[in-house]
Amino acid sequence: MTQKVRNVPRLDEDQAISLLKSRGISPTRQRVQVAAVLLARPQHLSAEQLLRLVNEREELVSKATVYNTLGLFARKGLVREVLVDRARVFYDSNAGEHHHIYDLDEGTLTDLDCGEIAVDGVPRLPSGVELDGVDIIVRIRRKKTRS
Amino acid sequence: MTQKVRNVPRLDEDQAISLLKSRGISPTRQRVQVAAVLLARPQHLSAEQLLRLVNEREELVSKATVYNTLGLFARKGLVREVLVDRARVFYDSNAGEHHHIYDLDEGTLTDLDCGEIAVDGVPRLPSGVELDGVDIIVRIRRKKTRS
DNA sequence: TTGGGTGCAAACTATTTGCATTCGA
DNA sequence: TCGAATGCAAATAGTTTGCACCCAA
Repeated sequence: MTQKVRNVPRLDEDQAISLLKSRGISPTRQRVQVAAVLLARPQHLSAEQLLRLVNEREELVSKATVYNTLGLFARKGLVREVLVDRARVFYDSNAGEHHHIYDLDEGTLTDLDCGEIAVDGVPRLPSGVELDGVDIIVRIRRKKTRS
Repeated sequence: MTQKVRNVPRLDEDQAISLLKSRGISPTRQRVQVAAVLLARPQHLSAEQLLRLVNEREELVSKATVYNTLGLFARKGLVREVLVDRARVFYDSNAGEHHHIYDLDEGTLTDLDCGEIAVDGVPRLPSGVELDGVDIIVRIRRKKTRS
């Protein structure tokens, strides 16, 4: 048995395809590849990380297509964009209601499920406007002896 | 009386200088200009907007210095960075505890004071780590008849 | 005087776009 | 078949950096 390089977990194609269809996204080859990696488990990936993972073994999807595809997925509600760092957008494979802890030193995101945190009073909105969503970001950093 | 072009409100220099000093920031000419505009009232400005406002009448501060200065102000806790839009960082002249409403269509930020919204349970943090802050962003958009 | 601060322009980098080609239905 | 999707490379734009000059203490 040859030494195995551990691969990224991927959904099998059929699962990925049905997830795409469930959101009305036509399942092209590249979209299926992107979805198979990103949606394989709850995770937060930047476009670039995802690009690398998808193309780990062979060049399957181009950079531009990864960006375009992620934008599409987010618009369709399949994934969620998380803006925590000016340097890059994270794509969260969990599009459901939940919030985040962002580790400033590590640059990593962790989920915070709704049981752990809750918003108290969502304000009355101006008319003609509707709620798109509420994001809560808890920022943490390494303890410092002295600031 | 000549037709007046309305100017941006600015703090007078002495006020700006003492605000800078209160945070241990040495009040150089450019920093005073930037502070005088940004801190004149509660507001949310991007670096570019601020650059334009500061240099409205005459070229007082360069672009690079505006960016560097805003970064410094944020590190010193004089202003707050607000990440809501991948396109740009907003600088909030109110560094105190409060949250935001972001209008996706307009691209505008509105304050939400702590009375109007509250976080319920801030989670226990891993040891060796401390809270940097909690951001809540309420995203709103124009009501659509059909998505 | 002298080290921090500044200005400028060039560098960087994530993301977007235009367009010819290819693909899926 | 034929419009939609893709790839590529070039364009964009916000932000950062390197470095020589300047100024306040």
